[in-house]
Amino acid sequence: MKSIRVRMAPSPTGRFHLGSARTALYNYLFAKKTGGKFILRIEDTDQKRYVPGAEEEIVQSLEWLGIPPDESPVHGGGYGPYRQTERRDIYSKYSWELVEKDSAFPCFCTPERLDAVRKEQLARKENPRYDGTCRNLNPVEARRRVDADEKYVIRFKMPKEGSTTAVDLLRGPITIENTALDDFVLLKSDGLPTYHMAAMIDDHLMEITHVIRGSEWLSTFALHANIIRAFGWEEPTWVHLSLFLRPSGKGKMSKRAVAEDSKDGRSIFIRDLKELGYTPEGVLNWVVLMGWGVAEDDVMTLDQMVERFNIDSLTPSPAAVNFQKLDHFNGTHIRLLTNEDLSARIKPYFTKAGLEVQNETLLKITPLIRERLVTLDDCLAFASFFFQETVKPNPEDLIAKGLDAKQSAEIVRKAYEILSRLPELTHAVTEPPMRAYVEGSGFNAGQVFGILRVAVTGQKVSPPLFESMEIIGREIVLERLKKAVEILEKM
RNA sequence: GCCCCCAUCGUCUAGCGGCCCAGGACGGAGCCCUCUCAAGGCUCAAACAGGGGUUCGAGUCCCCUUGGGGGCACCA
Repeated sequence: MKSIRVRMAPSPTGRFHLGSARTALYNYLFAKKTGGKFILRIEDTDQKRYVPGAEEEIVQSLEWLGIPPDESPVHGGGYGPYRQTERRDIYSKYSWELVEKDSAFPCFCTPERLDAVRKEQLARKENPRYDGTCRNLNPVEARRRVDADEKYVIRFKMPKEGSTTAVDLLRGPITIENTALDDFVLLKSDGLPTYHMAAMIDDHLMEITHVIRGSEWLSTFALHANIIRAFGWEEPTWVHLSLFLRPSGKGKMSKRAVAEDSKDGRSIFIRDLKELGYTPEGVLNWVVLMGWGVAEDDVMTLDQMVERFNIDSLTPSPAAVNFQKLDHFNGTHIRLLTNEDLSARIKPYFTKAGLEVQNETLLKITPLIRERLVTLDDCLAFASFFFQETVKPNPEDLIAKGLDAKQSAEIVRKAYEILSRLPELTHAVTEPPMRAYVEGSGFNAGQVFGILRVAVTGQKVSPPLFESMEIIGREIVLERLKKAVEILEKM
């Protein structure tokens, strides 16, 4: 049996987004599942739309997600080059081969004329298509004009009759009338191929067995099958993935649509997601389930995905992206990380915020905040106070609900008294006397601990009080309590 | 306009003719736990688009309607 080879073939004309990530993931999963190879090929044949840096973003995103290709422009491989502009001679050769076979023809029509024709057709409410001017040119004459350096493209000679049927793995046979297809351009006047041509040639040369791509290609699918058949090559298995819809479900996902439908902190770009504090595990788990379903146990690691993945159980219907679900998976995977791993991942956020963190302290804090994090950068909101010299509690927050400043001051003073008698403030020694105090004070735990929380951490929401005090240390805790009393006394 | 694809809770989905008065997950509601916020546990509400067939039997097969999406470039 032939070994499986799949590919992801993005063009470096835009950023690497969720759709790209999922296509890459499914390709990756299928390759790993079957012991095949996952190839990354850069389709940079459109020089006008070329975006510098786009290729780096693609490679880095795959790397970050943990689904790197086996072969690519940077990883190498035996089927290179993997950048189409570095393969330009190949395409010209094959295009002319098709001309020889009478399946393609050189066309000398100018873009201006074609444009005019299209407008006329549209005005007459006809379907815009190539009018066939050069289709039946005498081959000898055509060759002469090419040799005379006249500008030309090569077009596919689509059969005028009959229909083309090609099979999509998820949808079954799809038949399109040939009259509905056009004489598509295969080779552009700049000598570079269009996607239609380049992808088919490269897939053949790189021995791609399964083409797993977005369903925006479904409409030109028959053209692609025609090209392959004209060459007499073996067709790959076609798998057209479902499309991603904007969160509202009304229309295709795009940067703008997502911005309109969701709150801030959302992005469809993988690199942004990384910056926003999402984990590769969370993103992968989220993305893998849009277009594929498991009966239960939907929290999965990459290895489990590989194990359970089944290419023909993919869904053909479009899927609206749901960022709340991303948050859920991200939080879930954060909770699955070891303390060491999570510590290492959140450390950069503190550093970036200008806080100096000691690994040892961070390792003690991590278990306190892990189940509170949705994104990694949430660590700042929950744990910055551990690393700050002083905290600045909002005076209002130092007064517990139902109490006044005087009562609150009394509580902090009492706490200071109790805690200052203890040699060290470990959780085990601080909680019992504080609980005892609450018992006899007439105040409730929520009020007392609430005030102390604000006094010690400077914020109303924080990790558990006693554990936090232990990490902050006796000296600073007492100092902060004293400060709180001063604030309350001035109110 | 033409061509193509799709159709189960608000969303992602399980279901491949009887196991389904439809299961899971997110989100929502409620309760429990609780020093805040989370996490966790339990419970609830929530769907087979409509109409025709086929069949002893249809969410599952076929057709139509409707709805949604995509494509119609010397872009991918």
